[in-house]
Amino acid sequence: MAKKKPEKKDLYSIPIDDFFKSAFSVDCVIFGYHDKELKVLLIQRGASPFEGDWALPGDLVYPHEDLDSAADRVLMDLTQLEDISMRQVKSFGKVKRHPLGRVITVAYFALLELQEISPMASSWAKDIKWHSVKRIPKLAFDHKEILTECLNAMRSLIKHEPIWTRVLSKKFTLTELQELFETVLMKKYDKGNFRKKVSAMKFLKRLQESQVNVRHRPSTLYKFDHKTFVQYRESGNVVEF
Amino acid sequence: MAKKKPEKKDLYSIPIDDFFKSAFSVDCVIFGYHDKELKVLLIQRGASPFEGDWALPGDLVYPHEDLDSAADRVLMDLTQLEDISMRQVKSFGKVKRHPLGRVITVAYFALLELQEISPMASSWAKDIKWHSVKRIPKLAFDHKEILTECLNAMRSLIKHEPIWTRVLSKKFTLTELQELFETVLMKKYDKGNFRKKVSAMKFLKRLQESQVNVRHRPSTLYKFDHKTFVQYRESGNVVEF
DNA sequence: TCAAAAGTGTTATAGGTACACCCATGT
DNA sequence: ACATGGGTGTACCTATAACACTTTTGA
Repeated sequence: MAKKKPEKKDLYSIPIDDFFKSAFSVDCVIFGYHDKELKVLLIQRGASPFEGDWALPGDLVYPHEDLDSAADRVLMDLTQLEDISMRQVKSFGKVKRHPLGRVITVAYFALLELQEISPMASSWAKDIKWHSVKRIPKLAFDHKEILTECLNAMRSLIKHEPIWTRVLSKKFTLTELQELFETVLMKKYDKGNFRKKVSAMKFLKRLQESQVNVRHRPSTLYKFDHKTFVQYRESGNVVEF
Repeated sequence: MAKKKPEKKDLYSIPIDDFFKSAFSVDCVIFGYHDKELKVLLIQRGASPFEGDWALPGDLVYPHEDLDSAADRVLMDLTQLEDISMRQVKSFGKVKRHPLGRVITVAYFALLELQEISPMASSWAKDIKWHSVKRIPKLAFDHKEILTECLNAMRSLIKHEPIWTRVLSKKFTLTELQELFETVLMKKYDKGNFRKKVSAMKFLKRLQESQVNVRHRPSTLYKFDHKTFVQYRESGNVVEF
């Protein structure tokens, strides 16, 4: 409940005392997919508050750093991946969400191929681990809520935007693609219908190559063509998986 | 580009100097609909920076105020409407977006019936006016970008969420509903098909009343039933206009 | 009886769902 | 030859789009 508002002030006349305890941070929900499993990267806090608890990786935004850059930096520190942009989801700004002061946080997510994380990337954390989204431990702060919202946002977005291209190898089979969507969206697709729909997407290029050394009929490989994708949408097509 | 990051620090050990010039604000995109016109409420700034320019109404978030409450407060100050929640869209945090210091802003929108705004509600603004979304003047800060993003977000949301219920009278005709969607989404609906689709939405209750004193066949009135709407969706139905 | 907008019905097409069946490979 | 997953085809059903037509009111 806001109390009766004080006189309006311009930014430069606001008493600094009112804000000196406030800051903004980014929190990153880094999803990793591999072999029909969706995981999320969590750190175990090495310092107060919530020492020992699991939490989303995040950091304060530095004074001369863009908001989006801060999220990308956190991702970089953890994964060494330089060329990925995190997606902003929403901001969380309850007064009491951080016990040590006023911190508004902006939540971001990315979806990656699951891989080993170099442990030294986080000297400020006791531990860092992939956790299945089906078994999330108790989290520090309001990070459970943040994770839930980011998971929902990612699930909505993946149907329409190619945020999944990082997850599969450059060349992939349609079954791998189907399994990815089945895992992330927690639903089953009919094989024939999925293939029919996906074949109509011009930006999924069928290659001349096939799998080798599999003990069943080898599957044709496909790749995602970004240029065609852009054209496809500029022509007014909507993508929906 | 973030420079090489300094040693990680916990919140309480961060030098206050680094942050004393930073603050967070909310900016509100208040859409008003009336008679096939979509407008947005803008203020003319009465103080530096950008004095004289048009801008989105907004304010800094007070230290003991939730983020969402701040947006609702700004709306309240301008419109006297107490029972409306603004919808968060996204945050804007480029380093240079505010000339007087580091200010990260969180954008919100609401969609209302267009009405007269009491002018004294904004002593800090020279002027306050509804502007057609088709004729937006040059705006201060990055408010043009914020407005565009909020307009897109509102257009996406209105197809699936009943954010339009405030816009029409409690009792409305299907033609009024159709015109609202045609205006906001800038597209035409076929009358017959629109009515067929909308009649399948159980939460739109047909009343026994009709229009009176119209020089054509009087239209049946409908109302939106929130309780039925909730049930409708809990049963797994998706709403799409 | 006319204008204006409400309201209904008909048909064609596209897209989705369910399901059956054949194909190519390694063992 | 058979197990395993790849790959294709068909029949049905539902949602949408385009369009024509009838109805009810005030003037």
